[in-house]
This record gives sequence, C-alpha cells and structure tokens, in this order.
Amino acid sequence: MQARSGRSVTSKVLALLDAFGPTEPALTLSELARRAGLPLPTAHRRVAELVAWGALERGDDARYRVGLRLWEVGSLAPRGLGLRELALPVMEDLYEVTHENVQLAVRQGLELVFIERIAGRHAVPVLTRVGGRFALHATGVGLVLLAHAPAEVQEQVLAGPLDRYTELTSTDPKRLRRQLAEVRRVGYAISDRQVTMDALSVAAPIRGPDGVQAAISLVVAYDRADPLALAPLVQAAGRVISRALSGPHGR
Amino acid sequence: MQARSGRSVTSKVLALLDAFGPTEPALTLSELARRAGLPLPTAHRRVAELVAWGALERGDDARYRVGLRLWEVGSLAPRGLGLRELALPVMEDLYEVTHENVQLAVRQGLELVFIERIAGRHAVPVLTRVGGRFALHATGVGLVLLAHAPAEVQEQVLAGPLDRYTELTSTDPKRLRRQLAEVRRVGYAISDRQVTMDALSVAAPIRGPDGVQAAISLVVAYDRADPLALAPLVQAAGRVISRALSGPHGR
DNA sequence: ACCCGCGCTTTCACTGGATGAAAGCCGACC
DNA sequence: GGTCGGCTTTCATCCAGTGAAAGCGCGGGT
Repeated sequence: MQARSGRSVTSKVLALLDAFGPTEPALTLSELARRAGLPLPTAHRRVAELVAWGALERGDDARYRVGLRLWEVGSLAPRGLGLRELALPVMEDLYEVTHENVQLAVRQGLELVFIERIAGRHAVPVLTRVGGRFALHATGVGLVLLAHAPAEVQEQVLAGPLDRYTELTSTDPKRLRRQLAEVRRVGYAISDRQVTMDALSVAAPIRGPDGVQAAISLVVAYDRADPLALAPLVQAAGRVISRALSGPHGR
Repeated sequence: MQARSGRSVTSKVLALLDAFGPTEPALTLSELARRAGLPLPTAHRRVAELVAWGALERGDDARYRVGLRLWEVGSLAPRGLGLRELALPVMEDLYEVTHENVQLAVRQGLELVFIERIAGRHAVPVLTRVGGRFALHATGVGLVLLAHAPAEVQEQVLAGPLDRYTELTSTDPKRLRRQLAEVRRVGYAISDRQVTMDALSVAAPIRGPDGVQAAISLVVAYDRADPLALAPLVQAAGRVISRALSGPHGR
C-alpha cells in the first residue's frame, strides 16, 4: 500500500547503487537489501544482473562492491574525469610552485564534489576524498561555487541549516551573503579556518561557456599562510583551466 | 528488431549506460535508443529516470552525458579510485625519479583498464586514457596481468585473435606463451615496441592477498630506453604498492 | 557427529509497471 | 506558414517483476 508497489524497477536498481558510500564500500546482500529498502529476493535478482554486467562485484567474502565497469562508465562524465584531464597539468604546476594541497571541485545540487586533489606530502593533511561531498558554505571552493551558483541555489543554501565546523564557520546567512558578494567582487575566495582551525584555503573560479563550472583551491596550514600572495596564483590557474575548458571542448 | 521481449528492465538500463564510450560522450535520445537497441519511448522513460537520479545529465544541446552522480558511485570501486589512492604517491615518486610516463592498470576480463597515469610533459605522448581499455598481449602492464591471470583467461587470450599493432607485436601464441613464462620468471615485463615503434614499456606486478591485482609500468621513448636499468625501479614501486594493498585494506 | 540457525537462493501464482504503436507536440529549416 | 525530424505523451495489453514461503548450505555450538 505504501512504498510496497508503485516503485519502478529502475529506481530499485539505482537505490542499490545508492546503498554504497565512502564508509560502506562493501555490503552483504542483506545489508544491500535493507539499505535500498527492498525485499531480499528482489535485491538478490537485481544484484545478480548488476554483477553479470560488472556494475557490482562479488568478493570472496560474499560481500558486494562497486565494480570496475561502473567506474569505467563513470569516468566518462564530462564533469568528472573529463574536467580532471584538463585541470590536472595546471594543478601539478600549482603544486610545483607552492607545494601545498591543490583541490578541484564542482557543485552538485546543494553540495560540492571533489573531482581531484594533489595532496602535498609535507602540507597539512586534507580530510576530503576524491569523489566525496561537502557543504558549500565553508570551504574555499564551496564559497566560489556558491557565489556563482543560480540565485535559487544560493537561497536554498542560505535558508537551510548551515553546519558549523569551527567557531569561524559562517552560519549566519547575513554574513555569508556578504562574503559571497565579496567573492564575486574580488574574483577569489578565502576560507579562513572555517573547516578546521589549522587550515585556510584560497579558491578561484573556473569558467566555461555557461558560467562558473568548477573551482580550484590551495589548502595551506594557517600559521604559514599568506592568502593574499597565493590568490593571484590560484586565480591564474583558474583562468588557464577556463581557457582549456572553453577551447577544444566547446560543447 | 529481434530481441523484442524477454529482456529485463535492468538490462535495458545498463544497455543505455553502455551506449556511452570514449568516442561518444554525448548522445541524443535517438542515438541512445539505437545504440541500446530500444524503442524510442522506452529509452525516453528509462533515460528520464536516470536523469532524475543523476546517472545521466542533459545538456543545453539536448544531448545526454554521463552524470556526476554516476562518477561518484563509480569512484567507490575498490579497483578504481581505491587502488589509485594507494598507488598515486608511489607513482609520483617514480615519476620524480625518471620523468617518464607512469601507468597503472588492472585486468577486466580479457582486456586491461587503465586506472591512473602520470603523463610526463616531456616524455613520449601516450595514447591511452584513464578509464580506457586495451588488449592484454601487447603492453607491459598487459603482459604482467596476463602472465599472472588464471590459466583459463590465458588460454582464451591465446586462442582469440591477437591484434597486431606493430611488426613486433606478439601475434604468435607460441611466442607469447614463452614471453609470459619469462615474465613470471624474472618478475617484470618488457614490451619492446609492441604497441608503437617509438616506445617501450617496463612493467611490474602489484600483488594483493589473492595474487596479482594490478600492474605498474613506465613507458619510455625507444631511443633513450634502458629497460634493464628501469626494471628494478618499477619492481620496487610495485612492491611498495603491494605492501600498502595487503596492509590496512586487508581482505 | 549431530543439530540449530542464519543468510542466501529458488519456486510459483499473481499483478501492476513496462511496453510500443500511434497520435500529439515543438522547433528548425525551407 | 508549411513541412519535416525528433521528442513526448497516451492507452490498452501483457509479461517481467514480485514477495511469501519453502529449500538449501554452511558454520558454530553442544
């Protein structure tokens, strides 16, 4: 009567894929069924098809994991590996010059997704993961992406609860709104200890044919940070990638 | 036209995903339907669901592309980004030392899939793509992966047609079989101009708890190649990654 | 050795989501 | 402003999908 029937097969398949996450990379059939909200036999049949195709793989421990075939298809996402291919050389240059963490992210709905990252061995450890998500209102890349997002997206983020990560995180909509205006005005964003108290990030937009498509940032230890000196470097990197994005891949 | 009915919905959804490829990253609905072998209305409905979930995205040009959500899920594949995370630092070290192209690949069925690559700016251009596939019998990584594959896989590859890329490609099963035995004996593989006449690659296995899981290689210009000097470096890198693979990520 | 119990797999009769021919719609190009 | 190609919606039909229940297999306890 409730969600029993009236659910498309496709949505069930997608629910099964949704069951996986960074913290749950391997699941038994029962766990999968429970997470996807499906009866066990149903899950069993769908999963069997997904395994046959390669979307999932079954380990020797009888747990299922995301399969390589799905990774392959996912790697065709223009905003995923496509963007990465263009940005990586520039990110490497930026790393060579600064030896700090370099991050690349895009906006997905009301969150951001990290596309690529160069983790400096001697830089502050970054807790984010490639393929991982994060809120838009705290990180440098987040502020850039939010500042250039459609008004409707900005309003939703400003209206929603703004998680606090440190005492410096902007959880006041008024203050955040001012910050976003500033980001648009100067063309870069500085997130000063808004995620962790020991780090600061400087981010710049990457523009494509239809506005800001992504953001690039440096994450540096707070005590040796000189954000105003780094900003031009990050901005320059952003512009180089923007050019590559508008060039050969002109949609 | 023939496979009318008797086809599961799941297989249709997967056929739609399969329609995308490196050379066709953006498809119209009709193209998708044709490639997936589906009637147009059927494709339309399935695609609409995939777009709603984020597996596909619809551009302003009315073409569909692989969506970021699918990339996110794909990035959870242990043999994809998971392996990459472990291997990348070691690959970077290898690049620092040699300044040559570094590649990481795993076997998927009777082919290999490139997981990661560091393309040296001044090294020979590599034509492969991260997420791309290639035959097992020509490249360095391919020879390593094939040499340590289950006997059944080896037989299928040896029996099947062996594409020739250059005059040096091993297309004779007997010769290939000898090469594979040699690869197992010495613990590394050298592919001498078997893919292109201007390059050579040296590859070593990456071992996990259940045998060889992946392979790492250097691709260098033929005229400045000293494969015997490079082999120990590549092998050492393979061993470091092997250790990381067997360590924290037990199972 | 035997039993017990917990997950996975298979069966089977029923049903509603999926289907595709056909008709409707929309924008592009002539 | 008319025609064409491609996308979207409709609707009666039907088979793929469903899930309760029974069957299987293995590991752990006694």
